[in-house]
Amino acid sequence: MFTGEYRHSVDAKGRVAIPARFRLQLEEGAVVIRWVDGCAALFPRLAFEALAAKVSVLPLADEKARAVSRFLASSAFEVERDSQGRIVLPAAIREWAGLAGEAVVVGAWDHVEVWAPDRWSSFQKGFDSADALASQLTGLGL
Amino acid sequence: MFTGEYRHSVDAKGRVAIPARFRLQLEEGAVVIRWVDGCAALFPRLAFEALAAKVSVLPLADEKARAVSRFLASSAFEVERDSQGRIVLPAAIREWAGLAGEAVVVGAWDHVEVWAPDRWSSFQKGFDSADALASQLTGLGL
DNA sequence: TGCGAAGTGGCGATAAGTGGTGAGAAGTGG
DNA sequence: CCACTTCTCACCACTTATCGCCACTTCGCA
Repeated sequence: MFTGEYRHSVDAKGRVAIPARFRLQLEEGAVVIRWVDGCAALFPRLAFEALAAKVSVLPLADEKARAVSRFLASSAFEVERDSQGRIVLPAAIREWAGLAGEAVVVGAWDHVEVWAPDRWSSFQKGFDSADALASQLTGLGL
Repeated sequence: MFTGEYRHSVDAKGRVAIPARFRLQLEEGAVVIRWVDGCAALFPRLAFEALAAKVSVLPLADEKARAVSRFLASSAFEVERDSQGRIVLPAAIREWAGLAGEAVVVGAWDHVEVWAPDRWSSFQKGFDSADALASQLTGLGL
């Protein structure tokens, strides 16, 4: 399970350090993919294959399904860690997520998300007042 | 499984480099074919034969089926890689997909798609707003 | 305050991608 | 049927990007 928030640099080659606490869970291989809300997601191999199994069987004749399937397939890149524990984010992913210079790496239960700092802080603004979290919780069965 | 997005040049002879990550899966031979939404598709031999098996048995009496069957058969060209890992896209395919100068090569799970850059970027426009991807996904039970 | 682990930056080796040229096969016209 | 032309394919050389490694810095902990 991935949790927590870390700030890391993104160098000119698109390399980002994976927090040490996450590495063990990504040992079997990992896949980065363009993800919702303009971030990048990093899935452990098995979790990604489960996602792919669902998406890759969508009917070819359905235009919307075809588009989603194509978008996700084109988004996914298998990545490997170098000896320093970093991965290289492909250019297409960096562009999608607006990543350059710095990145916020956050745990998201079954996967890891990588955010541009400005996008991450604007997401957090929705929770910055004292009672914001409480009001967001309503209606979620918690 | 084919995933990811790569930009490659198309030279005057119609040659396109196949991304190194795709080559192993195309070792048994490959077939290019005119494909949906104005792109070209590259299938590994086995996947193509599975497709051909489905299409070739469509009923001759059904006009629509006959048209699809004829179109696909006339679209398919067996291709081989040169020693640099490139394939030659037949002129008919290049014309269909509007390919010249540059091409975007994308993975699409069981096959590879080759797109003209302008068509590819207009396809991607459907996903560039913050919640576009999320809303597309929800309709698919994800 | 010293040690070790984690993170950052840079460099060199190697693979991937691009463009061009020449030999051979296929097609065309006399 | 032969000669010529054209196109295709295979090979070669060069450039560019990627990957793996090494060294330095910073942070946390004892």
